[in-house]
Amino acid sequence: MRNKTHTTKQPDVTRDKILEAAFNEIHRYGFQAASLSSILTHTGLTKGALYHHFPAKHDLGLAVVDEVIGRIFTDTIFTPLRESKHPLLTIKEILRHKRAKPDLVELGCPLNNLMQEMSPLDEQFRQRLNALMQRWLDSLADALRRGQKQGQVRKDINCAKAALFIISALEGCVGIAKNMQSTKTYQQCFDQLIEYVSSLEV
Amino acid sequence: MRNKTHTTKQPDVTRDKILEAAFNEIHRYGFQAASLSSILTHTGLTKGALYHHFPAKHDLGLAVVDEVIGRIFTDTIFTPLRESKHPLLTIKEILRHKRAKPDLVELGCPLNNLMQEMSPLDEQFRQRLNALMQRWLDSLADALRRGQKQGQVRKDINCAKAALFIISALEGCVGIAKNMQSTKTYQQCFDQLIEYVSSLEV
DNA sequence: ACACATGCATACCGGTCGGTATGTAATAGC
DNA sequence: GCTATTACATACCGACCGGTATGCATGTGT
Repeated sequence: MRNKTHTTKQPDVTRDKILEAAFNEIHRYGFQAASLSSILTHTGLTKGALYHHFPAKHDLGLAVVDEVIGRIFTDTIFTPLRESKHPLLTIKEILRHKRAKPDLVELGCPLNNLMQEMSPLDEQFRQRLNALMQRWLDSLADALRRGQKQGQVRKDINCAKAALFIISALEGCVGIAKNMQSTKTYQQCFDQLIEYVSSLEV
Repeated sequence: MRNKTHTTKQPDVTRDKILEAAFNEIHRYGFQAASLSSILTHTGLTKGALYHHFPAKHDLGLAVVDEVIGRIFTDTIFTPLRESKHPLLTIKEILRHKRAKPDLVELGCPLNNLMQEMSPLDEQFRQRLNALMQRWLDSLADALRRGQKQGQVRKDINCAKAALFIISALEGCVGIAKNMQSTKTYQQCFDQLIEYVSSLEV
Protein backbone atom coordinates (compact mmCIF):
# COMPACT_ATOMS: atom_id res chain seq x y z
CA MET A 1 0.00 0.00 0.00
CA ARG A 2 1.72 3.14 -1.25
CA ASN A 3 -1.11 5.63 -0.84
CA LYS A 4 0.86 8.83 -0.41
CA THR A 5 -1.97 11.03 0.83
CA HIS A 6 -2.98 10.88 4.45
CA THR A 7 -1.08 7.86 5.56
CA THR A 8 -0.39 8.17 9.23
CA LYS A 9 3.40 8.14 9.01
CA GLN A 10 5.42 10.05 6.43
CA PRO A 11 9.01 10.15 7.60
CA ASP A 12 10.16 12.30 4.66
CA VAL A 13 7.48 14.87 5.33
CA THR A 14 8.36 14.89 9.02
CA ARG A 15 12.01 15.37 8.24
CA ASP A 16 11.24 18.24 5.89
CA LYS A 17 9.02 19.89 8.48
CA ILE A 18 11.86 19.78 11.00
CA LEU A 19 14.33 21.14 8.45
CA GLU A 20 12.05 24.00 7.51
CA ALA A 21 11.31 24.97 11.09
CA ALA A 22 15.01 24.70 11.93
CA PHE A 23 15.84 26.91 8.97
CA ASN A 24 13.43 29.59 10.14
CA GLU A 25 14.65 29.44 13.73
CA ILE A 26 18.29 29.58 12.68
CA HIS A 27 17.63 32.34 10.20
CA ARG A 28 16.22 34.50 12.97
CA TYR A 29 18.29 33.61 16.03
CA GLY A 30 21.44 32.06 14.58
CA PHE A 31 22.51 28.47 15.03
CA GLN A 32 23.87 28.66 18.58
CA ALA A 33 20.85 30.48 19.95
CA ALA A 34 18.39 28.35 17.99
CA SER A 35 16.30 26.35 20.46
CA LEU A 36 15.41 22.78 19.61
CA SER A 37 12.33 23.05 21.80
CA SER A 38 11.19 26.10 19.88
CA ILE A 39 11.75 24.34 16.57
CA LEU A 40 9.72 21.34 17.74
CA THR A 41 6.92 23.54 19.03
CA HIS A 42 6.55 25.08 15.58
CA THR A 43 6.38 21.66 13.97
CA GLY A 44 4.02 20.08 16.48
CA LEU A 45 6.54 17.27 16.92
CA THR A 46 8.67 16.18 19.87
CA LYS A 47 12.25 15.27 20.61
CA GLY A 48 11.67 11.68 19.66
CA ALA A 49 11.06 12.70 16.08
CA LEU A 50 13.99 15.06 15.97
CA TYR A 51 16.58 12.68 17.36
CA HIS A 52 15.24 9.90 15.19
CA HIS A 53 16.09 11.87 12.05
CA PHE A 54 19.16 13.76 13.30
CA PRO A 55 21.77 12.46 15.75
CA ALA A 56 22.49 15.90 17.22
CA LYS A 57 21.77 19.61 16.88
CA HIS A 58 25.04 20.01 15.05
CA ASP A 59 23.97 17.59 12.30
CA LEU A 60 20.62 19.30 12.01
CA GLY A 61 22.43 22.58 11.39
CA LEU A 62 24.64 21.05 8.72
CA ALA A 63 21.60 19.50 7.06
CA VAL A 64 19.91 22.90 6.98
CA VAL A 65 22.96 24.31 5.21
CA ASP A 66 23.23 21.50 2.70
CA GLU A 67 19.60 20.84 1.94
CA VAL A 68 17.54 23.95 2.66
CA ILE A 69 19.97 26.79 1.98
CA GLY A 70 21.73 24.81 -0.72
CA ARG A 71 18.49 24.23 -2.58
CA ILE A 72 17.51 27.90 -2.37
CA PHE A 73 20.78 28.94 -3.96
CA THR A 74 20.64 26.23 -6.58
CA ASP A 75 17.14 27.21 -7.63
CA THR A 76 17.56 30.97 -7.63
CA ILE A 77 21.20 31.43 -8.65
CA PHE A 78 23.26 28.44 -9.76
CA THR A 79 20.79 26.91 -12.19
CA PRO A 80 19.68 30.20 -13.80
CA LEU A 81 23.31 31.22 -14.28
CA ARG A 82 24.35 27.88 -15.71
CA GLU A 83 21.45 27.62 -18.12
CA SER A 84 21.50 31.21 -19.25
CA LYS A 85 22.14 32.01 -22.90
CA HIS A 86 22.70 35.69 -22.12
CA PRO A 87 24.80 35.61 -18.91
CA LEU A 88 25.14 39.32 -18.21
CA LEU A 89 21.42 39.84 -18.62
CA THR A 90 20.75 36.97 -16.24
CA ILE A 91 23.13 38.41 -13.65
CA LYS A 92 21.36 41.74 -13.71
CA GLU A 93 18.04 39.95 -13.66
CA ILE A 94 19.02 38.08 -10.49
CA LEU A 95 20.20 41.30 -8.88
CA ARG A 96 17.00 43.13 -9.77
CA HIS A 97 15.01 40.22 -8.42
CA LYS A 98 16.88 40.38 -5.14
CA ARG A 99 16.46 44.14 -5.06
CA ALA A 100 12.72 43.73 -5.32
CA LYS A 101 12.55 41.27 -2.44
CA PRO A 102 13.03 43.37 0.68
CA ASP A 103 12.23 40.50 3.00
CA LEU A 104 15.99 40.06 3.10
CA VAL A 105 16.12 43.36 4.99
CA GLU A 106 14.46 41.94 8.06
CA LEU A 107 16.59 38.85 8.69
CA GLY A 108 19.40 39.09 6.17
CA CYS A 109 20.91 36.43 3.94
CA PRO A 110 20.78 33.01 5.64
CA LEU A 111 24.10 32.00 4.11
CA ASN A 112 25.90 35.16 5.20
CA ASN A 113 24.36 35.03 8.66
CA LEU A 114 25.71 31.55 9.26
CA MET A 115 29.07 32.39 7.77
CA GLN A 116 29.55 35.30 10.12
CA GLU A 117 28.41 33.33 13.14
CA MET A 118 29.87 29.89 12.64
CA SER A 119 32.97 30.13 10.47
CA PRO A 120 35.39 30.96 13.28
CA LEU A 121 33.76 28.49 15.67
CA ASP A 122 33.20 25.26 13.74
CA GLU A 123 35.31 23.89 10.94
CA GLN A 124 32.58 21.60 9.59
CA PHE A 125 30.15 24.48 9.27
CA ARG A 126 32.84 26.60 7.66
CA GLN A 127 33.62 23.98 5.05
CA ARG A 128 30.01 23.46 4.02
CA LEU A 129 29.27 27.17 3.94
CA ASN A 130 32.48 27.76 2.05
CA ALA A 131 31.54 25.09 -0.48
CA LEU A 132 28.30 26.96 -1.20
CA MET A 133 30.18 30.25 -1.46
CA GLN A 134 32.69 28.69 -3.82
CA ARG A 135 29.92 27.39 -6.06
CA TRP A 136 28.47 30.87 -6.09
CA LEU A 137 31.80 32.45 -6.99
CA ASP A 138 32.49 29.89 -9.69
CA SER A 139 29.08 30.07 -11.32
CA LEU A 140 29.19 33.87 -11.36
CA ALA A 141 32.74 34.00 -12.70
CA ASP A 142 31.78 31.44 -15.33
CA ALA A 143 28.81 33.50 -16.40
CA LEU A 144 31.03 36.56 -16.73
CA ARG A 145 33.52 34.62 -18.84
CA ARG A 146 30.78 33.43 -21.15
CA GLY A 147 29.65 37.03 -21.32
CA GLN A 148 33.15 37.92 -22.49
CA LYS A 149 33.05 35.31 -25.23
CA GLN A 150 29.68 36.61 -26.37
CA GLY A 151 31.04 40.16 -26.47
CA GLN A 152 28.87 41.54 -23.66
CA VAL A 153 31.58 41.87 -21.03
CA ARG A 154 34.81 43.86 -21.36
CA LYS A 155 37.75 41.64 -22.19
CA ASP A 156 40.06 43.36 -19.68
CA ILE A 157 37.94 42.23 -16.74
CA ASN A 158 39.31 39.59 -14.37
CA CYS A 159 36.14 37.57 -14.02
CA ALA A 160 37.11 35.77 -10.81
CA LYS A 161 37.98 39.01 -9.05
CA ALA A 162 34.89 40.75 -10.35
CA ALA A 163 32.69 37.90 -9.14
CA LEU A 164 34.32 38.11 -5.73
CA PHE A 165 33.68 41.83 -5.52
CA ILE A 166 30.07 41.56 -6.69
CA ILE A 167 29.21 38.94 -4.09
CA SER A 168 31.04 40.82 -1.36
CA ALA A 169 29.22 44.03 -2.15
CA LEU A 170 25.91 42.19 -2.33
CA GLU A 171 26.31 40.53 1.05
CA GLY A 172 27.57 43.76 2.57
CA CYS A 173 24.60 45.60 1.13
CA VAL A 174 22.13 43.16 2.63
CA GLY A 175 23.89 43.29 5.97
CA ILE A 176 23.96 47.07 6.22
CA ALA A 177 20.33 47.39 5.17
CA LYS A 178 19.34 44.76 7.70
CA ASN A 179 20.93 46.79 10.46
CA MET A 180 19.30 49.99 9.26
CA GLN A 181 15.95 48.27 8.76
CA SER A 182 15.63 50.42 5.67
CA THR A 183 14.42 49.07 2.34
CA LYS A 184 15.25 52.47 0.86
CA THR A 185 18.91 52.14 1.83
CA TYR A 186 18.78 48.55 0.65
CA GLN A 187 17.65 49.54 -2.83
CA GLN A 188 19.99 52.53 -3.03
CA CYS A 189 22.91 50.28 -2.28
CA PHE A 190 21.71 47.71 -4.76
CA ASP A 191 21.47 50.40 -7.43
CA GLN A 192 25.14 51.18 -6.88
CA LEU A 193 25.95 47.51 -7.27
CA ILE A 194 23.96 47.19 -10.48
CA GLU A 195 25.73 50.31 -11.70
CA TYR A 196 29.05 48.65 -10.97
CA VAL A 197 28.00 45.56 -12.91
CA SER A 198 27.01 47.80 -15.79
CA SER A 199 30.52 49.24 -15.75
CA LEU A 200 31.74 45.79 -16.72
CA GLU A 201 29.82 45.91 -20.00
CA VAL A 202 31.58 46.62 -23.24
CA MET B 1 45.74 59.93 49.48
CA ARG B 2 45.49 59.89 45.71
CA ASN B 3 48.43 57.66 44.89
CA LYS B 4 47.32 56.31 41.53
CA THR B 5 49.88 53.55 41.13
CA HIS B 6 49.36 50.27 42.88
CA THR B 7 46.51 51.15 45.17
CA THR B 8 44.64 47.97 45.97
CA LYS B 9 41.32 49.02 44.43
CA GLN B 10 41.02 50.70 41.07
CA PRO B 11 37.41 50.49 39.98
CA ASP B 12 38.06 52.14 36.60
CA VAL B 13 40.77 49.63 35.80
CA THR B 14 38.50 46.78 36.85
CA ARG B 15 35.69 48.09 34.67
CA ASP B 16 38.02 48.41 31.70
CA LYS B 17 39.33 44.90 32.22
CA ILE B 18 35.79 43.55 32.14
CA LEU B 19 34.95 45.58 29.04
CA GLU B 20 38.03 44.38 27.20
CA ALA B 21 37.47 40.72 28.10
CA ALA B 22 33.80 41.06 27.15
CA PHE B 23 34.77 42.59 23.83
CA ASN B 24 37.09 39.69 23.04
CA GLU B 25 34.52 37.09 24.07
CA ILE B 26 31.75 38.77 22.08
CA HIS B 27 34.01 39.25 19.09
CA ARG B 28 34.65 35.53 18.96
CA TYR B 29 31.36 33.95 20.04
CA GLY B 30 28.81 36.70 19.49
CA PHE B 31 26.80 38.40 22.20
CA GLN B 32 24.23 35.72 22.88
CA ALA B 33 26.77 32.92 23.13
CA ALA B 34 29.22 35.02 25.13
CA SER B 35 29.57 33.46 28.57
CA LEU B 36 29.86 35.77 31.57
CA SER B 37 31.74 33.07 33.43
CA SER B 38 34.27 32.84 30.61
CA ILE B 39 34.70 36.61 30.56
CA LEU B 40 35.29 36.66 34.29
CA THR B 41 37.77 33.79 34.10
CA HIS B 42 39.87 35.78 31.63
CA THR B 43 39.87 38.80 33.93
CA GLY B 44 40.53 36.91 37.15
CA LEU B 45 37.46 38.58 38.63
CA THR B 46 34.13 37.21 39.82
CA LYS B 47 30.46 37.95 39.41
CA GLY B 48 30.52 40.38 42.29
CA ALA B 49 32.75 42.72 40.30
CA LEU B 50 30.75 42.32 37.10
CA TYR B 51 27.34 43.02 38.58
CA HIS B 52 28.76 45.88 40.61
CA HIS B 53 29.74 47.69 37.40
CA PHE B 54 26.96 46.47 35.11
CA PRO B 55 23.36 45.75 36.06
CA ALA B 56 22.96 42.96 33.50
CA LYS B 57 24.61 41.20 30.57
CA HIS B 58 22.55 43.31 28.21
CA ASP B 59 24.02 46.53 29.60
CA LEU B 60 27.53 45.09 29.40
CA GLY B 61 26.96 44.39 25.71
CA LEU B 62 25.71 47.91 25.04
CA ALA B 63 28.72 49.33 26.91
CA VAL B 64 31.05 47.27 24.75
CA VAL B 65 29.41 48.74 21.66
CA ASP B 66 29.51 52.31 22.90
CA GLU B 67 32.86 52.39 24.62
CA VAL B 68 35.14 49.72 23.14
CA ILE B 69 33.94 49.44 19.55
CA GLY B 70 33.00 53.11 19.42
CA ARG B 71 36.48 54.17 20.47
CA ILE B 72 38.14 51.89 17.94
CA PHE B 73 36.15 53.45 15.12
CA THR B 74 36.67 56.97 16.41
CA ASP B 75 40.42 56.49 16.60
CA THR B 76 40.96 54.66 13.32
CA ILE B 77 38.29 56.17 11.08
CA PHE B 78 36.17 59.10 12.27
CA THR B 79 38.98 61.30 13.58
CA PRO B 80 41.40 60.69 10.69
CA LEU B 81 38.64 61.43 8.18
CA ARG B 82 37.50 64.56 9.97
CA GLU B 83 40.96 66.02 10.41
CA SER B 84 42.23 65.09 6.98
CA LYS B 85 43.33 67.88 4.62
CA HIS B 86 43.40 65.49 1.69
CA PRO B 87 40.24 63.39 2.13
CA LEU B 88 40.55 61.02 -0.82
CA LEU B 89 44.12 60.20 0.11
CA THR B 90 43.06 59.52 3.68
CA ILE B 91 40.26 57.24 2.54
CA LYS B 92 42.65 55.16 0.48
CA GLU B 93 45.14 55.24 3.33
CA ILE B 94 42.52 53.81 5.71
CA LEU B 95 41.61 51.12 3.19
CA ARG B 96 45.23 50.16 2.63
CA HIS B 97 45.74 50.05 6.36
CA LYS B 98 42.81 47.68 6.76
CA ARG B 99 44.05 45.62 3.84
CA ALA B 100 47.35 45.14 5.60
CA LYS B 101 45.75 43.96 8.83
CA PRO B 102 44.56 40.42 8.12
CA ASP B 103 43.65 39.78 11.74
CA LEU B 104 40.18 40.83 10.60
CA VAL B 105 40.10 37.63 8.54
CA GLU B 106 39.98 35.41 11.60
CA LEU B 107 37.11 36.97 13.55
CA GLY B 108 35.71 39.61 11.23
CA CYS B 109 34.63 43.16 11.95
CA PRO B 110 33.22 43.45 15.49
CA LEU B 111 30.68 46.03 14.39
CA ASN B 112 29.42 43.97 11.49
CA ASN B 113 29.34 40.78 13.55
CA LEU B 114 27.07 42.39 16.12
CA MET B 115 24.92 44.02 13.48
CA GLN B 116 24.24 40.71 11.80
CA GLU B 117 23.53 38.93 15.06
CA MET B 118 21.62 41.45 17.14
CA SER B 119 19.83 43.87 14.85
CA PRO B 120 16.77 41.71 14.28
CA LEU B 121 16.64 40.61 17.91
CA ASP B 122 17.15 43.68 20.05
CA GLU B 123 16.09 47.21 19.23
CA GLN B 124 18.49 48.83 21.71
CA PHE B 125 21.46 47.05 20.18
CA ARG B 126 20.25 47.95 16.72
CA GLN B 127 19.98 51.64 17.55
CA ARG B 128 23.47 51.87 19.04
CA LEU B 129 25.03 49.87 16.22
CA ASN B 130 23.11 51.91 13.71
CA ALA B 131 24.33 55.13 15.31
CA LEU B 132 27.91 53.99 14.78
CA MET B 133 27.15 52.99 11.21
CA GLN B 134 25.51 56.33 10.56
CA ARG B 135 28.55 58.20 11.88
CA TRP B 136 30.69 56.11 9.56
CA LEU B 137 28.49 56.83 6.57
CA ASP B 138 28.37 60.54 7.36
CA SER B 139 32.08 60.96 7.95
CA LEU B 140 32.90 59.09 4.74
CA ALA B 141 30.34 60.99 2.67
CA ASP B 142 31.64 64.23 4.16
CA ALA B 143 35.19 63.36 3.24
CA LEU B 144 34.10 62.61 -0.32
CA ARG B 145 32.30 65.94 -0.54
CA ARG B 146 35.37 67.79 0.66
CA GLY B 147 37.27 65.84 -1.96
CA GLN B 148 34.87 67.19 -4.54
CA LYS B 149 35.46 70.77 -3.42
CA GLN B 150 39.19 70.22 -3.59
CA GLY B 151 38.89 68.83 -7.10
CA GLN B 152 40.01 65.27 -6.28
CA VAL B 153 36.62 63.60 -6.63
CA ARG B 154 34.38 63.66 -9.69
CA LYS B 155 31.57 66.18 -9.38
CA ASP B 156 28.94 63.80 -10.75
CA ILE B 157 29.36 61.42 -7.81
CA ASN B 158 26.57 61.13 -5.27
CA CYS B 159 28.73 61.08 -2.17
CA ALA B 160 26.15 59.59 0.19
CA LYS B 161 25.43 56.70 -2.17
CA ALA B 162 29.11 56.15 -2.86
CA ALA B 163 29.88 56.07 0.86
CA LEU B 164 27.11 53.53 1.36
CA PHE B 165 28.48 51.32 -1.37
CA ILE B 166 32.07 51.54 -0.15
CA ILE B 167 31.16 50.53 3.37
CA SER B 168 28.89 47.76 2.15
CA ALA B 169 31.59 46.34 -0.08
CA LEU B 170 34.14 46.62 2.71
CA GLU B 171 32.02 44.76 5.24
CA GLY B 172 31.07 42.17 2.65
CA CYS B 173 34.72 41.71 1.76
CA VAL B 174 35.71 41.12 5.37
CA GLY B 175 32.82 38.72 5.85
CA ILE B 176 33.59 36.61 2.80
CA ALA B 177 37.29 36.44 3.59
CA LYS B 178 36.50 35.45 7.15
CA ASN B 179 34.47 32.51 5.90
CA MET B 180 37.18 31.50 3.46
CA GLN B 181 39.93 31.97 6.03
CA SER B 182 41.97 33.35 3.17
CA THR B 183 44.04 36.49 3.48
CA LYS B 184 44.74 36.22 -0.22
CA THR B 185 41.05 36.45 -1.06
CA TYR B 186 40.77 39.21 1.50
CA GLN B 187 43.39 41.31 -0.22
CA GLN B 188 42.14 40.52 -3.72
CA CYS B 189 38.71 41.73 -2.75
CA PHE B 190 40.15 44.81 -1.11
CA ASP B 191 42.08 45.61 -4.28
CA GLN B 192 38.81 45.62 -6.19
CA LEU B 193 37.37 48.01 -3.63
CA ILE B 194 40.35 50.36 -3.82
CA GLU B 195 40.04 50.20 -7.60
CA TYR B 196 36.40 51.25 -7.28
CA VAL B 197 37.38 54.16 -5.05
CA SER B 198 39.95 55.16 -7.63
CA SER B 199 37.19 55.24 -10.22
CA LEU B 200 35.67 58.11 -8.23
CA GLU B 201 38.71 60.30 -8.86
CA VAL B 202 38.68 63.05 -11.43
C1' DA C 1 38.81 57.66 64.94
C1' DC C 2 34.53 56.38 63.66
C1' DA C 3 30.51 55.64 60.50
C1' DC C 4 29.35 54.79 56.07
C1' DA C 5 29.71 53.72 51.20
C1' DT C 6 32.29 51.45 47.73
C1' DG C 7 34.44 47.42 45.53
C1' DC C 8 34.60 43.00 45.11
C1' DA C 9 34.33 37.57 46.50
C1' DT C 10 31.52 33.49 47.60
C1' DA C 11 27.72 30.68 47.55
C1' DC C 12 23.53 29.73 45.78
C1' DC C 13 19.06 29.66 42.80
C1' DG C 14 15.61 28.74 39.06
C1' DG C 15 15.38 28.04 34.30
C1' DT C 16 16.69 26.46 29.91
C1' DC C 17 19.56 23.93 27.20
C1' DG C 18 21.04 19.63 24.41
C1' DG C 19 20.74 14.91 24.95
C1' DT C 20 19.08 10.07 26.51
C1' DA C 21 16.27 6.06 27.93
C1' DT C 22 12.21 3.97 27.41
C1' DG C 23 7.65 2.95 25.76
C1' DT C 24 4.39 2.32 21.93
C1' DA C 25 2.00 2.58 17.88
C1' DA C 26 2.41 2.11 12.80
C1' DT C 27 4.55 0.04 8.84
C1' DA C 28 7.20 -3.40 6.07
C1' DG C 29 8.96 -8.08 5.06
C1' DC C 30 8.08 -12.84 4.67
C1' DG D 1 -0.85 -13.02 10.12
C1' DC D 2 3.28 -12.93 12.60
C1' DT D 3 7.54 -10.56 13.46
C1' DA D 4 11.00 -7.08 13.13
C1' DT D 5 11.93 -2.58 12.22
C1' DT D 6 10.70 2.08 11.73
C1' DA D 7 8.74 6.36 13.49
C1' DC D 8 7.66 8.71 16.67
C1' DA D 9 5.95 10.43 21.99
C1' DT D 10 6.98 10.89 26.95
C1' DA D 11 9.66 11.51 30.84
C1' DC D 12 13.83 12.54 32.65
C1' DC D 13 18.90 14.00 33.35
C1' DG D 14 23.19 16.77 34.16
C1' DA D 15 25.34 21.00 32.70
C1' DC D 16 25.54 25.57 32.14
C1' DC D 17 23.44 29.90 31.96
C1' DG D 18 22.24 34.73 33.83
C1' DG D 19 21.15 36.64 38.07
C1' DT D 20 20.81 37.37 43.34
C1' DA D 21 21.85 37.49 48.32
C1' DT D 22 25.17 37.95 51.49
C1' DG D 23 29.61 38.80 53.59
C1' DC D 24 33.81 41.22 54.00
C1' DA D 25 37.69 44.18 53.15
C1' DT D 26 39.03 48.45 51.46
C1' DG D 27 38.61 53.19 50.88
C1' DT D 28 36.18 57.92 52.03
C1' DG D 29 33.97 61.81 54.41
C1' DT D 30 33.83 64.19 58.74
